[in-house]
Amino acid sequence: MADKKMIVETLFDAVDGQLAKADIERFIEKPKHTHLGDYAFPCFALAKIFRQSPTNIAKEVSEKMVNSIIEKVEAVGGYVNIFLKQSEISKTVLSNIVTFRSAYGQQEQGENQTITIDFSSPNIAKPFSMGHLRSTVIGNALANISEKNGYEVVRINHIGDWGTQFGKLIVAYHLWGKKELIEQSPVRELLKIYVKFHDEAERDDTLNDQARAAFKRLEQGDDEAMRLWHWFREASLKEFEQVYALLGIRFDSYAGEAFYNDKMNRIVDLLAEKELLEESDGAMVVNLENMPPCLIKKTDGTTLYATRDLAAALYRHETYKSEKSFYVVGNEQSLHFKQLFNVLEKIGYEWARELQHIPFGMMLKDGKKMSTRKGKVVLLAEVLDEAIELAEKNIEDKNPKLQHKEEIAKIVGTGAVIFHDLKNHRLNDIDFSLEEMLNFEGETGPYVQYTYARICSLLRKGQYNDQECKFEGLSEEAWPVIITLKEFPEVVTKAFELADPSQIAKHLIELSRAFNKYYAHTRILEEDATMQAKLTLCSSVAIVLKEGLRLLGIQAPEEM
RNA sequence: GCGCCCGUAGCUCAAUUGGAUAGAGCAUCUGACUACGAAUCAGAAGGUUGUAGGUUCGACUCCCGCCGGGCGCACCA
Repeated sequence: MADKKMIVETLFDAVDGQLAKADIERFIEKPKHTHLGDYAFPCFALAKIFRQSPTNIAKEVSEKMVNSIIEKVEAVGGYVNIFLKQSEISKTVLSNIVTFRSAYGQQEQGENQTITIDFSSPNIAKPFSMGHLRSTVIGNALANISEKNGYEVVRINHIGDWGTQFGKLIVAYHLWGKKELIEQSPVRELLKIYVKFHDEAERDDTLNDQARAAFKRLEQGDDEAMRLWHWFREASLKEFEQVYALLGIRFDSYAGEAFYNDKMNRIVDLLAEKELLEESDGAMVVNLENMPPCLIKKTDGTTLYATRDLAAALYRHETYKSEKSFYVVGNEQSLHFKQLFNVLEKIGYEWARELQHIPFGMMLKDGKKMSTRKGKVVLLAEVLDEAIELAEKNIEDKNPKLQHKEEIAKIVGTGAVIFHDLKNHRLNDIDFSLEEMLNFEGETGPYVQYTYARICSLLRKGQYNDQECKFEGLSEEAWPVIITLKEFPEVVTKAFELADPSQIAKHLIELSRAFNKYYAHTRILEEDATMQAKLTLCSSVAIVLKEGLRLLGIQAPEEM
């Protein structure tokens, strides 16, 4: 990054200050091909100012470019192509990584600021499906990335433990529930009766009325309803915990929807006081401009999702004093969040502008949405099990002498699943394909992990000691690796600004690819003058790969 | 019907936010373990960026019209 600043300065002088430094920085780009240099400056925008052809300008500018970190400058068709002094840059990049280690790329931008991230948020009594995986891993990655950018992060699991669905569940339990079966396998059994409820309700609409009535009893604190609610909740949470443990995810708060049950009156009163609350067909709503009204209370007086989210937003703002809030929730709820934020702004809360919905695409099955109600879901736990099993098989195949096989298989299997979810932009829909998810070759988590493991092996065999790092004498072939290492801090910033973990994932692929290429062409363990420098390079790559994977919520095994 | 999102190689996706010859992986074909881990590397093949126009030095990217797909549109979350 410091080198870019220097380039900006030299360019600024070279164009006689005719262009603001900020603009120069904006124009500078990374050439598409390595033979075109490390930085490029397009001169087209200058053509009007200097009343000359871009080609001429490029030529003149390039002749004036002198800087201690610049090796050479070439003018090619309107571009000023800048080649950095590889030895200088290598030295600064590698020594940076070696001194800061996992803190390499740490940003200060968010210091002394708190950000709450609402993610995962599964529904009680529904299975933890592949759909929930997306919110869980994206949210977790964003939490890590936010911390890397200096923010204090509060991880909130806004459990779906309230609402009419519980009414349905209570009714379904009374009709078909078997205590012993639920105790044995709560989520599966509750799902079964939940699906059955929807089947039956299609024929018999009175079931829905009963469900609403049951939820009303629950909301009023009816003993029996509360007991069932408590039971279902605890049993489900216990199962979810297993998945979180496997994924290595923790939360600071499990305050779900029910938690806000006694905090909603305040917001409803406030809305009434501000005269925002209006009656419509027996329900209470807040009317909004350019979008449908936000429903606050149903005709029977019970609350909705939005009511609880309003209460939650207020509570979080007061409890955590957060500067920003992310809601990692599916694309299909965009309207809900637009309404939510709008209502808060109408109340007059300026902080509502710092609330941000982070939407993501759906997990599809055969091009269609998966539906819990129809029982068409793929269970996350099952997919993870299969991934781990496959990893185990691979280990047995390729590295049978490995110690702690089960442990490593878990790391590799879950790594594959998590990476597969994060490597593409979050807004893309994912058509569920077990085959693709369990692929361990190419642009995958295991590919990155493998690269890491192989480096660890080199460092062991070379008896690398990080007290003796050297930075000189690396060949030209190491350059693409160095450049990629150099970019990591910028990628960390970008990933946060775009709230896009795939930036990290893509960068790790790029780094792995660059290193594997280097590895295939350069003999590293050769007792010569450059071996320590080569091992320092290896170690630096390992540090960045491990840290990058950590940001994504994936572990890096030293052997696999 | 209205609103939001998407359309790039057979498949899954990139493309420095308007820049150079549109790049990767999977699948297919070919080559490389008597060198540090072949979950790897090297190579071949694969494209009128859905389509008609517009904006400008320059468009996969921005604007408009179609075509195709997805999601949402009050008592679910």
